[in-house]
Amino acid sequence: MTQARAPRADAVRNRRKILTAAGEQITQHGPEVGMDEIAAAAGVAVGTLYRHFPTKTDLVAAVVAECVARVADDAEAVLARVADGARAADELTAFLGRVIEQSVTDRAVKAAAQTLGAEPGDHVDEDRGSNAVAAVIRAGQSDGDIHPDVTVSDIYLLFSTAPTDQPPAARGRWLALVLPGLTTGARPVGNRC
Amino acid sequence: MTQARAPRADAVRNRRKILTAAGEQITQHGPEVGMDEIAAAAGVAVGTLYRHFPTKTDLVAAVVAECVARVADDAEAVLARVADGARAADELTAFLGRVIEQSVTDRAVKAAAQTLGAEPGDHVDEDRGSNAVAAVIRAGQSDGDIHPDVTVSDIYLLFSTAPTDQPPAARGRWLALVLPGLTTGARPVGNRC
Amino acid sequence: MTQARAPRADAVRNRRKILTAAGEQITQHGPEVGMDEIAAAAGVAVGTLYRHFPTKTDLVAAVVAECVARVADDAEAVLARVADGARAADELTAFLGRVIEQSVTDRAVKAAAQTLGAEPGDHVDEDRGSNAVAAVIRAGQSDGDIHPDVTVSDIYLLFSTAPTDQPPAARGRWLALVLPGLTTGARPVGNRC
Amino acid sequence: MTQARAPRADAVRNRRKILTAAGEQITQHGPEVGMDEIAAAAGVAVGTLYRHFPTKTDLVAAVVAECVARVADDAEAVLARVADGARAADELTAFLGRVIEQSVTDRAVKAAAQTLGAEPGDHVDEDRGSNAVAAVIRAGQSDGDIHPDVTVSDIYLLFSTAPTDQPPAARGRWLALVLPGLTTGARPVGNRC
DNA sequence: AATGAATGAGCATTCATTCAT
DNA sequence: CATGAATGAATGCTCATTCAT
Repeated sequence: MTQARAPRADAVRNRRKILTAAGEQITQHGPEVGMDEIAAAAGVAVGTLYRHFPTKTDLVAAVVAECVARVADDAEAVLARVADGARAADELTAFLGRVIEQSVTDRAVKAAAQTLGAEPGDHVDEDRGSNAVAAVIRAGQSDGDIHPDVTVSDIYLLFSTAPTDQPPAARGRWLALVLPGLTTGARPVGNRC
Repeated sequence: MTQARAPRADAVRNRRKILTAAGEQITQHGPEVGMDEIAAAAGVAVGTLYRHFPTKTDLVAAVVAECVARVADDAEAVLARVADGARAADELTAFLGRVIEQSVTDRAVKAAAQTLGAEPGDHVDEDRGSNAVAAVIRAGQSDGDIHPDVTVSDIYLLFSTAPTDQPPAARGRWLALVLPGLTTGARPVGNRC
Repeated sequence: MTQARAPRADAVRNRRKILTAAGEQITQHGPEVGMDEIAAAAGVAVGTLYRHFPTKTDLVAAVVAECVARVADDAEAVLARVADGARAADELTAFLGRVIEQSVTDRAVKAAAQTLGAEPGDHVDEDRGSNAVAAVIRAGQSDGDIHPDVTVSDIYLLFSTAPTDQPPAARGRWLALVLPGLTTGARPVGNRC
Repeated sequence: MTQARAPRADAVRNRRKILTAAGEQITQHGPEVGMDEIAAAAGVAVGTLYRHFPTKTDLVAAVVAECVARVADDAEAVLARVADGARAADELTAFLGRVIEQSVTDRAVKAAAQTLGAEPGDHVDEDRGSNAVAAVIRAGQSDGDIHPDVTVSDIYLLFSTAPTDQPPAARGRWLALVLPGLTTGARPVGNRC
């Protein structure tokens, strides 16, 4: 298990440029941007792009994977704060809100993932996130703030249905509508809209 | 001289075949199905398809309009039952569930509508549905079963975010998670998943 | 050889409407107007149009034939005036100018004829025109005003190359440039442009 | 760092093949030849054709530009000979004849240019030609062989109306008819036809 | 390993023409 | 006879992907 044949310093740099550019392009113009456009935005030729990602689907999957990693980081930070004494239910709520806001930017990415049936390449980051969220949920349930039957799947389910393409007011209202299903706290009153 | 002078019985039949086929094709293969494919599925030539719908966007708009009309019919039926003494909150819940199930079929249609920026031609059916749902909500609020701040927009917001592409179990769970945001009743326990 | 089965009064009317409409449409929008458009302009259905002219080429040919007939009428009027004592060279010059101006309107028609390789159906009118022009030329040659080697073909050749799509100034200048090739008179000086 | 960094020897070759093929196809079948047909004639795929000329209009414009360049070259050669002592009026006449003959090949190209509203990209070649012709005209006028009011526009006007679609005999006759409008020399007698 | 030219199936749309009503 | 719905080949153009340089 030596490393995979190291010194492609520029190849690594290219991969980064491509992923960044792909994220931006897809976010801005939707998943139907051409590969040529992404390549141009990354400052490489299409050929190079295809060397790194043999298929458009693969590229999109990689972009999606990055999202997942970012969310996992957030989830682990949440868990750390909860371990430090923060209230789990509050943190989870805030987390939910944050992820939704992030998805707004990445809406097209989500669409892309669906459209192309992109599968996240490796599940490492997904698992990191899941484990952290699970721990937070357990903490909230111990506090009596989160319904005992709530699971990580529920959180994912809500993520995947967040109204990312709606105006901020609608997103806020949606969170208010959905929260009572998770927490035992008093129902917040009609967040605008 | 009242009729629109139309002995084109077969033209009407074709229009129906096209709308049906378009709904099916879009549902099954997403909004990027070719017009040729839709035409083939409808058993007509492309030209015929274009005679009835001058643009792909128009076709999709028509398909969407049908969905809306169906939902509006359902909403009015609900209202009728409520007027007949049925419990508004229960009816609303069932209605929500039914629409979600229906959307499963029409998920791609919804996507298509968004993708192509299709505008529903006339808003008559949309308004029919809205009015009926509003009346049902008011009834539920009088009963004390529906939260006083719930509006028709909330219902639409939930429709538009329903997990139509998830397995049935997930859809059921989603409904369970979302209901407490609408109704005052006891929270139902974890519908599987 | 009785007549061809007479009483289609409305059929005759339709034929006229179609020819007129076709002329207008082709003139205004060029020869690539659709048959549907022509039919609509004529106030009939395409089917009717096709009953009268089995092919688009045929329609165009008929429109062209009408042009030819108009020119032939003009030529015969010219001949009549010459027989009445008018100066043949002057009349011919004016005739040339008139036909060119007329072609301006019918430019698209000319293009259509070329594009579709339309053949004038019967040559009756063509011959009428030719005979009249020939007689006028002979008269002018007797006067010594028209070069002895000028023929009807020359006139046709010039017709067919008139700059119908140029501004009036250019058309005038063209006539001035071309006239010395026909007449023996003093060369007119640079008609603008 | 002077060159445009271009080792695409084959791309250049393809561009040439495409231009040649396009010229031929348009000449033979008119401007409505399909892009596919042109591509096939050039021995490349449509995509390649579109890489070189993003639009049919662009292709046609390029083909037309080549014509213009060829004529400009001819005009400059004429001017050179005149400067060397050749008789300007004779050279101009011969030039006119040559261009007409060349236009025979490019007749459809001209039509195509009109049809598609193709604009010659840069006017460099057009100006080269104009300047050379203007100088030749001036020389002929000094000799007293060309009418003093003749301008470059006149030459262009005649070019644009040359009977390129007529048989050779007609083209010769046309030249004979038109020449007296330009030159002061004795009128040539009826060149056949 | 990077480049970018080439490929070609695919797409939405048009239109002359046919034929059932 | 007229109508207009149906046909389907054709068109200009796009874009994921391959491959010679």
